[in-house]
Amino acid sequence: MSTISSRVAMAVHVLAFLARRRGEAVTSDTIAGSVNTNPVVVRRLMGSLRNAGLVQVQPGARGGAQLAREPQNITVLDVYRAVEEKPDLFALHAEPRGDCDIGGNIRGVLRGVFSRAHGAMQRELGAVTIADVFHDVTGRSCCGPQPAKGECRQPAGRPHAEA
Amino acid sequence: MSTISSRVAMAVHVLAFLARRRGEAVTSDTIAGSVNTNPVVVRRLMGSLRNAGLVQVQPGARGGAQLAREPQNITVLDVYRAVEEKPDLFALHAEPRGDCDIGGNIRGVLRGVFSRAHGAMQRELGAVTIADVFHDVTGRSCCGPQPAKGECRQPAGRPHAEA
DNA sequence: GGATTCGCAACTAGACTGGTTACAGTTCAG
DNA sequence: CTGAACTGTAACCAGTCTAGTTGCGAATCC
Repeated sequence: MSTISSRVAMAVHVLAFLARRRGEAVTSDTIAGSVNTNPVVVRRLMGSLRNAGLVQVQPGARGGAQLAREPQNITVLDVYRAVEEKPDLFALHAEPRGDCDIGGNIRGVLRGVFSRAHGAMQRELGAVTIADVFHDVTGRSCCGPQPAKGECRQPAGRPHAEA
Repeated sequence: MSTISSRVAMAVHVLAFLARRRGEAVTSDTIAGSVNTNPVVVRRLMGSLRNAGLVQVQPGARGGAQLAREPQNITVLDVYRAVEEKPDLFALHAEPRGDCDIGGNIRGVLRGVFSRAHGAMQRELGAVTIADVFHDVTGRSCCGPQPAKGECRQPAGRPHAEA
């Protein structure tokens, strides 16, 4: 049942959005509009991304956030680590009781198995960059022509392709 | 923060314990004693493992659970799928708003990325069997000499090696 | 028939998530 | 220098998940 929180998905969305508005300072209000959430939620995310060195944020009037690195130098693994900072993916159960030889070292063994699984997952996330995501989403290269400032809406008529 | 629940860890412990008591029907009370939890928690787990065809459970007096397959034919992936039946590891955020081209297909793209990561993790879990775990925990082969019935406590004096 | 055991429903406390309001601090424009 | 536009953060909330616990009916064996 338990899933990894949607913070990772939201954060990737945020960074892809910032990649699209390269060079501008984008407000949490604007971003929240695209991600369809509350500006405070975006600012909370932005705090984690800032701590991880993925974005720069400027407070005050005309402030906002922008990418701190090239989109091709930010992987989804970076994002995962920035916003989901737990060291272990799998929880272990309580310390086994008694002197049974199963309980004696089961947690050590499981730690190894789970760590390898977590590592394999992270390796896959590390192979995808924000530039990749941007390209797959828009069909455009990440460094292509910038849209006119503020222009985000499509010419209308193109229905969204949803998987 | 969110982790995969300790059900997977507990279930692997349970199956390793059953591997040790091959051929016997072990009660939820006995298992709970080793795993250090409540018998009802064990029975809940056992329900999932039974549905997945990993154990056989007999109700009534002198009942209990035993493995339904050879330990080398049960992988940790089987256990994961049995007790943690969510289809997706990563949660997606709410449907993006507006006609922004980022929001248009971000969820489809993320679904692909996350699905590959989840697949890599499962591949790793599928490479480890209960027999492997049993061997790594006890230092003995899974089909080695059975301990005397009920004997689980060590001669005492051997401190637990804890990773 | 009585003892043993599972299956399951119901309830609990604790944690986490995402949303919301509120407010202090920072920055810029005029 | 004042006001508007921002961020940062604390506080609170409802919803969900987790693991534990109690209680009881049903199955099974002696």
